[in-house]
Amino acid sequence: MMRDFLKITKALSDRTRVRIFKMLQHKEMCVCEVQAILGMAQSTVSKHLQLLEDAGLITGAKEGLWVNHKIAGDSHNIYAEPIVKYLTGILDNDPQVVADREKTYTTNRLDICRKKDHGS
Amino acid sequence: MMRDFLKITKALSDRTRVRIFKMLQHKEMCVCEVQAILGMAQSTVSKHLQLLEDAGLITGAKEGLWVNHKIAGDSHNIYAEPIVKYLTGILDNDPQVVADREKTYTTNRLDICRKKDHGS
DNA sequence: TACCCATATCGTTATATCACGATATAGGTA
DNA sequence: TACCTATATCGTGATATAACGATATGGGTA
Repeated sequence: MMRDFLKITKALSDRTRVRIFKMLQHKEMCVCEVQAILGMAQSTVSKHLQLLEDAGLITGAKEGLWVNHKIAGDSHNIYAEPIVKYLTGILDNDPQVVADREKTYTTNRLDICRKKDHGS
Repeated sequence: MMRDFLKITKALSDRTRVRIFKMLQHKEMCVCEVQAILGMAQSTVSKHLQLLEDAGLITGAKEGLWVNHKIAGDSHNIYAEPIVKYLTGILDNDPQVVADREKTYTTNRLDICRKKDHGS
């Protein structure tokens, strides 16, 4: 009951996770794509994605080595659906969200993940 | 934008504040009434109420020495209304929420606040 | 005026959360 | 088989949050 509801509000009480959610609205993405857009460590991004998934807001599906994350259509959390729907209609003009969205359009996992030298 | 949205999700990401919100759904209450039901320190309750108010989820109106807190009807936060509406229809069967609600019906501020010896 | 009481604020401590690098895992590929 | 790569988990340090008691504020009342 309360526990499930709190999972959702906690998941959405962090700026980074809201950014991720809004990104996934426009495109399914693997961890390394999200990582590239956020500019954060892989472990950080992975953890955020798991938290969102645990809250029932997104789902991850394996595709080879990748895990494609997307907005949950049919959530295990009964409180998720209305909130997901609400979130899908707001924040689209937030500067950060806009900037992230632009990047999702030009980000290709093949250009980002399949390179040996991510850094440097 | 994002800031206002996060204020709401952060406000609702704490169990105690959700309990307070659900209580105020059934009755306007002053700080000491909420305090009596939660069994927490007055400063703690006051802070929670301020956080909820700052997020635009509730409002406080002075009435003599008391401040009556209630669910915000017309919020300064554009993201509040749909969430307030959603919250009004859920969690009514949560054990904790039920227990709190029962107490709100039998709690009278005159019995609680106007006594010199709250404690002991 | 002086006092009282409900509430707000301050300062502190314990706990939770976020970010990182390092390492483990597990599936694809040569 | 051995290796590579995307993701998950672990351990740690820095910051944020929740709770408390003590104190300040400010409106009512005698």
